[in-house]
Amino acid sequence: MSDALKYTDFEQACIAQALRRVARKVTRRYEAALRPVGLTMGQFTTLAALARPEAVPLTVLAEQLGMDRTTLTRDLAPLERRGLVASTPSPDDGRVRAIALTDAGKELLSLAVPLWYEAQAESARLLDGADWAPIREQLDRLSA
Amino acid sequence: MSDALKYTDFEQACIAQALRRVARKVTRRYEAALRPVGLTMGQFTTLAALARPEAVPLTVLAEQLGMDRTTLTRDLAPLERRGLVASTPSPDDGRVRAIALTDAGKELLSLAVPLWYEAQAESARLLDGADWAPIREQLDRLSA
DNA sequence: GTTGACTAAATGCATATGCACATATATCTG
DNA sequence: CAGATATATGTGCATATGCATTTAGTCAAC
Repeated sequence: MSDALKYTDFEQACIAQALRRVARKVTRRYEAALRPVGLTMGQFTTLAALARPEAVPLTVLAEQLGMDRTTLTRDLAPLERRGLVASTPSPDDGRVRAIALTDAGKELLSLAVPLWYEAQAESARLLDGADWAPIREQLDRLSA
Repeated sequence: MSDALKYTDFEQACIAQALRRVARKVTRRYEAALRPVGLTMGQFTTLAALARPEAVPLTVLAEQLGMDRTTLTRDLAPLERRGLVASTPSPDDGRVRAIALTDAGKELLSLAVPLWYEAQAESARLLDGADWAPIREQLDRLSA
């Protein structure tokens, strides 16, 4: 195995692996905090993205969340089933499905935000003085 | 919606959302590169982690990959089906399932590494001079 | 040796992820 | 307006993720 990439080298080097790993671990922390409201991190993020006056077309929402359109289609299903979001065809364009929070969705989101904040504060604490903003700026370059 | 967290604020602030988003996007780039060998990023990472002389117990491997034990159990299934990894009960302890690369697995990994490296180099390029090591160090604190 | 605590792994369930493909609506061109 | 083209969404498929629970093997205490 002399010419093979050693795992310790790969593990240290691979940007994707590091990001996936930390994303999994951090997700678990946030979801533990969100447990009382029974929301996954993806669901919470989706509700938060819908906290605006106007309904949002599916494709626009997916783009803003940085996820595949078809993934969002399915992620919305449990939220609709719980009555937290609702979608209506756009009057302008019959193809477009516009998504919005229901009153129950707004209500639950307001309960969820303080729980989210606990996990967020804990994460900031773990950064031990390092500012998140510049780290995030670097990471965002990888999203090109 | 005056007392609600505005999405622009949340989106900028939320560490989990930023990590999940960039992990998704970066994963897509690496998986596009790995397409010729038909490996997902998780599968490639698993093979790379097994590039060592001894077979590795499932729990140890899961710990090193930073994922849930039960997730790894299922992630191994397609790799075993393709004959890239094989598992044998440990002679010392009948409960332990020790995982190792097959010859086909070593072969495919050696084909995959150069493809991985393309995506890795592209990611490094996107960082535009910024060093990955210190960013990674900050991120690793979040994995506590 | 049998019981009981402990540990390794698998399974049931629900959700998440995205590519390839299919469908429906809109728009443009002649 | 008919036909071609483009766009918004949904579906089929395969894989990924982890919690709660179950199953099975180990080991210590007696």
